[in-house]
Amino acid sequence: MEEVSKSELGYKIETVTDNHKVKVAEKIKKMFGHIDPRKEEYCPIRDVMALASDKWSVLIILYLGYFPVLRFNKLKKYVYGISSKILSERLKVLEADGYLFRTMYPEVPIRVEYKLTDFGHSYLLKLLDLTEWVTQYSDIIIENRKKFKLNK
Amino acid sequence: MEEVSKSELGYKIETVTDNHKVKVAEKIKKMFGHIDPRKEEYCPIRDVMALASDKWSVLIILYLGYFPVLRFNKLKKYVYGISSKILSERLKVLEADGYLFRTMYPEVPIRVEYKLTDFGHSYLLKLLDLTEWVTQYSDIIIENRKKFKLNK
DNA sequence: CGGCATCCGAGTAGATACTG
DNA sequence: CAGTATCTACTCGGATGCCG
Repeated sequence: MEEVSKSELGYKIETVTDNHKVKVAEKIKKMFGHIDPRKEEYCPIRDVMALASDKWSVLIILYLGYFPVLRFNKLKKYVYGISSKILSERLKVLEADGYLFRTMYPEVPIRVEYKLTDFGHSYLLKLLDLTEWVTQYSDIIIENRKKFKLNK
Repeated sequence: MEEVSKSELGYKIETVTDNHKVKVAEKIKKMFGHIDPRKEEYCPIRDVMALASDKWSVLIILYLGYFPVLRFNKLKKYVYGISSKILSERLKVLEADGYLFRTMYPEVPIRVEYKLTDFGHSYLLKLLDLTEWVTQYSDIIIENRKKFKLNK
């Protein structure tokens, strides 16, 4: 292992050993090493993950992990910038895939509540690890971008 | 905790306790609880993560975790369906953000190699957890989709 | 070989208006 | 309140061709 990445990018991150890398490669092989690139086979990463890891869906799931229950317009406020159209689209997809519940109360005016399923909570655990990593290192990434631009 | 999700969706997933959920909520609060939805503040999830978690980038990073070094056209073969244009775009962004190295050998014909930085390997660890989860439960998600369609 | 330039079509998303 | 409908703008990505 070429020591820490300090020499590489000017900061210190958690060390990833060669042994780690080998294990990671094995896991990846298990995941889709059997997929033949020449045939267009079914691939969960392409089919399933793209949906639940897009910009809006991530924010929706995170806010539903923050607040146990949210109504449509509350959610729209938190996920600022999203339109009604896109929000309802994403919610429908996330509901279909099993990440969240939609409960409608036929009052006047109507009330609709969204909350994560246990399946959604399970997904959130993994997603959160990733977003925490991203948040933790976002300053570094911004720095990297600047340096890269300068070298161009 | 309302027991397992068996009753909920017809299968068993790892249990997420109420205690878990509270801790998760706290983590999320730390991450972006301070962001005011009314102002359009800087948010790492929107700015940084969207880039590295898009469909193509995920596949690129995974394949570079599988094979320590890959040349442009090899990568293009593995990430089947991607065009040269998109691949070089993504590679440039991922290089700029610090996930990977690009090494050019000015031979004839030219040779260019891509490999993950240690920073990229660190990201891959988290990403892999997520993709493994998705792979593990993709059948369930496909099932959920079918059920959902039938109920419409 | 590893791209970039150009063109172009399709899908996506925003704005706005409207409804049960 | 929680959406849907419609229209438009725009981005994304695919195809092709060219070049160092």
